[in-house]
Amino acid sequence: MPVRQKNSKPSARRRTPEARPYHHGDLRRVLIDAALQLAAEGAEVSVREAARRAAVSPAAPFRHFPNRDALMAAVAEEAQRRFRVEIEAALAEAASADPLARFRAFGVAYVRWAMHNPAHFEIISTGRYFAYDSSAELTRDNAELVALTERMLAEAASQGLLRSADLKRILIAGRALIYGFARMNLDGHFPRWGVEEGQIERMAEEVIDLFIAGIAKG
Amino acid sequence: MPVRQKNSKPSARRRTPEARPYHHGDLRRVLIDAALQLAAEGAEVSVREAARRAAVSPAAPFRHFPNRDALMAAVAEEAQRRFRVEIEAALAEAASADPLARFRAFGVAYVRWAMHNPAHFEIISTGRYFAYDSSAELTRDNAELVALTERMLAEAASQGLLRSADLKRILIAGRALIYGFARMNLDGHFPRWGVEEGQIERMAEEVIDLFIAGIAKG
DNA sequence: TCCGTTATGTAATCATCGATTACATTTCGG
DNA sequence: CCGAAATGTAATCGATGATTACATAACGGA
Repeated sequence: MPVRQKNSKPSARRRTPEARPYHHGDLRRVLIDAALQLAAEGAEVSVREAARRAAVSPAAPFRHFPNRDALMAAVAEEAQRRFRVEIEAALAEAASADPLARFRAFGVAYVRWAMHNPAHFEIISTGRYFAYDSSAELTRDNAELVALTERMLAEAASQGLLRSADLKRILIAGRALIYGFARMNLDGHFPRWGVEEGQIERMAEEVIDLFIAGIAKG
Repeated sequence: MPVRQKNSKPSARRRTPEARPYHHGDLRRVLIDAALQLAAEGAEVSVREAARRAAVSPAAPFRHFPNRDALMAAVAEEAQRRFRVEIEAALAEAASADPLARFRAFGVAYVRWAMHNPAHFEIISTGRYFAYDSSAELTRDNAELVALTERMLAEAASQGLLRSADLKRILIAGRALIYGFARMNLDGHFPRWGVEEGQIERMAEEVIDLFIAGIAKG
């Protein structure tokens, strides 16, 4: 139980560093971070536990989120943002490569992040919190990633690298392959390949290469 | 609230049809069915609601399942059994076709069942209840489906239908593709293609055909 | 047939959780 | 300086998973 500091005057204008003010600095942000951390620890995210970690009453979070789903949507938004940042960083390194090599780099980075942030990836990918605020950054960031792969494949097509011209089908298959590979690993459908040792990433590379070989000309 | 029939003697040896006996016929079975139905209705499965539907006290289920996860594992087992039955029925119809055509039929049946039984597929696929009883029929049925696809691909290879000899990689990619396609649909990552109209199945066929074309020789 | 053991169901109770309501405190703009 | 708005708290509700003590029925041997 947190010790309430009552020794300083409650109405002190300048709060001394050790006195906790009645109002939290940015509770909303702290709650999201706490929830992200909870998920990362493998615990299931409860509003109360997030409040506990923020040293705040169980009802306080509801001043910032109408309900638990709204908090989870905010968590998903932040996770999706981080996901996108990492993917784009990986693609920036491969910026000069040909479109199919970039697609490969995309897929590997995708799987890599998912395996290193399984709970966050789960929150993003189940789509349970997509619906809550359809105009959110969450949707935008996700759409941007999809558009990214779409552009790579379109570029590959325009350079005559692809056998088939049916981009829509190729895009869907590619997304399904990468998504499925990541989720099957997280859902325990594959042997527990080492994450740290990079075995999963190597396997991801091989699978993506197989796919690319299947759609590439020649 | 269910009306307790107290008019018949409590100790009647032959229970009249309208008198409910103290002991349920096969509560375990009824609870599993109730849970399956709850999931199918889109509701979240709670032990209490299952008990309610079985017209039994909230504590009764715990005589048959040590905890909620054990009930869910039993539900998963039944769902997996039904899944396997349907897949094998679909494959029986295509028994005379060549291996790659059978693989295609497998994938389409897979997606079809997943789209028609989204909640049951979710329970099976998340793997949250796989761990509970690792020796269960659940694991066996799932392994059998994997072995099925493995055999089809091996046969295709032995008939010289495949470009690459790396069966392991092809198997993983194929599974990831089909699993990913099904899950992405259920998770809302694709437009809501009509289920009844067969649009998803048609799309599944196209995607699987793309994959087959990628691994097939010539 | 009787009786005791075991299987199965009930009642009562607990802790946890999401959520709401009334109230308290702080902040901030006019 | 003051009142409204923002933000936090206390108390409480209903639902849920789970446990414990107890009640009842089923079953099998003497």
